[in-house]
Amino acid sequence: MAGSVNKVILIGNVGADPEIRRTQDGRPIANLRIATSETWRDRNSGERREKTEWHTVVVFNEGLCKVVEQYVKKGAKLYIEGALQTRKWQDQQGQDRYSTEVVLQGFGSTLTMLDGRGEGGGSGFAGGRGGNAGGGDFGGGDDYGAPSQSSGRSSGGGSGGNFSRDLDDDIPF
Amino acid sequence: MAGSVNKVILIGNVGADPEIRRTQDGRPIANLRIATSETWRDRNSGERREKTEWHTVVVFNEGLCKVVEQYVKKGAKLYIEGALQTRKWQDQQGQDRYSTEVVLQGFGSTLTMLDGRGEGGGSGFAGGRGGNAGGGDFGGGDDYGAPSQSSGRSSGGGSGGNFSRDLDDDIPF
Amino acid sequence: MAGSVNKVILIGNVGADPEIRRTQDGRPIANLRIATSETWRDRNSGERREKTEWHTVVVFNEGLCKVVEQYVKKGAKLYIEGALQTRKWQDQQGQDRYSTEVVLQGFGSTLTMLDGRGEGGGSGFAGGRGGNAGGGDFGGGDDYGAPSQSSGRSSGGGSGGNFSRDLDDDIPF
Amino acid sequence: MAGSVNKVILIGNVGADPEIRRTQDGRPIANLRIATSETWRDRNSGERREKTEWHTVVVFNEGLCKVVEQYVKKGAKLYIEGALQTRKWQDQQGQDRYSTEVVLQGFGSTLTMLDGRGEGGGSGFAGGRGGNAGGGDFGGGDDYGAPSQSSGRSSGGGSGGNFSRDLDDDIPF
DNA sequence: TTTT
DNA sequence: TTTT
Repeated sequence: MAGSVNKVILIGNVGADPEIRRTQDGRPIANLRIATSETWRDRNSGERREKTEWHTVVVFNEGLCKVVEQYVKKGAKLYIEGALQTRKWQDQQGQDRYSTEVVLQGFGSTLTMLDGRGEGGGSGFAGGRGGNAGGGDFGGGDDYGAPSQSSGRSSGGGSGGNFSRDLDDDIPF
Repeated sequence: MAGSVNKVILIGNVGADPEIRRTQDGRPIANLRIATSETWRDRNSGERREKTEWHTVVVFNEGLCKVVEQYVKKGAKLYIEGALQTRKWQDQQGQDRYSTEVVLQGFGSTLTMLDGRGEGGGSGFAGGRGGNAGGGDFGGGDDYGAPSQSSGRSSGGGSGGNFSRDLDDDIPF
Repeated sequence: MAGSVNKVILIGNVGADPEIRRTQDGRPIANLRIATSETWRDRNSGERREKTEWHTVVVFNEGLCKVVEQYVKKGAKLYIEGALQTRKWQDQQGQDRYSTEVVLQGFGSTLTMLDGRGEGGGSGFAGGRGGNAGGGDFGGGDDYGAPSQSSGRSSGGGSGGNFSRDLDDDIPF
Repeated sequence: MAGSVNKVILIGNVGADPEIRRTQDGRPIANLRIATSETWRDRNSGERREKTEWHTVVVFNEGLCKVVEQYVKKGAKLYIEGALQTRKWQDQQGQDRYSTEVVLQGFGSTLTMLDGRGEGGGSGFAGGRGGNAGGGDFGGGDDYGAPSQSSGRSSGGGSGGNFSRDLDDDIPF
């Protein structure tokens, strides 16, 4: 379809340390659970109420996965920009099931750390590193030829190569 | 949680005429299916490929539901701004199931029609109405005290009252 | 024009304590300077470089102005959602000048505090208040009939009334 | 600064055929004027009013410039995702002047055509092409080592190379 | 399961 | 200067 946009923007806290899996050919995939919440005042009781929403975020990009693996911990506050994707799978009874996830893969995907706590003890380092994830404005790309799973969400441009290189040679930034 | 953001931005086409249901107390709820798609060139074959993603959009706001009911038809191109929400339900076997939807309810939710073709043959009418939905920058609000279902996604501000009034007295704008 | 969108999303730090002015009829207007920055690696030298961009943010909404006045201090990290607006004015030579600002006024405008450090030394207070600004998902509205200056950026819906009330009676939340 | 975001999202119409300039070393730069507008109902008179905002959009990316040059005409409806940038310059009196523009350059910049009218006669071609600009989710990159002017808004990742290649060999898509 |  |  011409001219479509599929964008999710989240700012929230990571509910648990990320899980990193690997595909058969060795590419990493990171899974995050991120909580957003909103508060409002009940019109009847006048009480303040809160509702938390949990989001599953899947990072297919290799460079970003490294960032997640090394710096994102339970409790971290993140800015996430990705796309909505619904995946179909079969449960044990063979029934179709669907899961909707926020996917960071193609062009325009971003992950930025918003708190400067990091793993190093408030050195400002974690903040600096967030600066790299965000300031580097990382763009995920699919550099492989035969995408599996949801990797169809590719994009013509964007490589992330530089970012990966950065990660290799100058972490921690 | 302090300082969280939960925002979905979609531009896509409506896959079927919207369904409008009503709650027991008479408030309307509109359901839309919106398709976004992306194209890319396969790195191996060099072929252009396309993948379509379908999104379920639920409109809880009364004013916006009227807009949807009257003007949104199959094929319409929409700009949608809402929030991600995952709803839990039980299937016939009593198993927990989850559905993730883009909800237009609280503050910041928007629906704008992007094509001026409408259903009436380029009358400018559909476009004009899009102008109102967009230009009016409609904000959904929950004006009831005992929200049911997912209406917990309320917000302190936003009324939409003006918009509703507009709809009542001067459609088609 | 039908179906237009004018949206600015910023996450950055406040460069100085906000200025609060008042219109002749007493409504507050807050001015903020917000810095965003990005870093990248120079392709030639391999050096890491950084560029900071400064944004002028103008808050016309009364409730949000109170939030700014009371809680936003130099150094605060904010999430801002507003609209671009270019204002024309005359300099001392009578020449036309233009200033482009990020305006928080109408529907969809948001200001959320992203750091929980606040002005009091990790009291959690600033964070809590951010939770209200964000969680309450405040929507600015123009409740006056004869808008001056850039107040043309009104909107049919959105009142902010509740938010103001909240501010009045239960600060600090 | 760590963890900042600078994002502008516009949907509007192009006010005039784009201007394409070239830098000394031959890279193209496209300038667009885009109008957004909003309508609202005056609270006193009850009249419907409209205000149009004009935005200057500067495209530094070579691939996107080609898209603009070939397909974007006066009146086209575009989706734009870029960053705010304020440029300093001297007027004829030597006074400092500032211009704020929406820049499409680095990672995350996008331009998508939202109408299928194009220059080819409503063949669906323009729509198809929008699909490529959008679906290809073009990401601008700075492939040169010594950025001049505002090219400091670079980014580590993103090349746009594929997109350019696509443009070269298979326009009109 | 986060955060405030 | 666009668009409705």
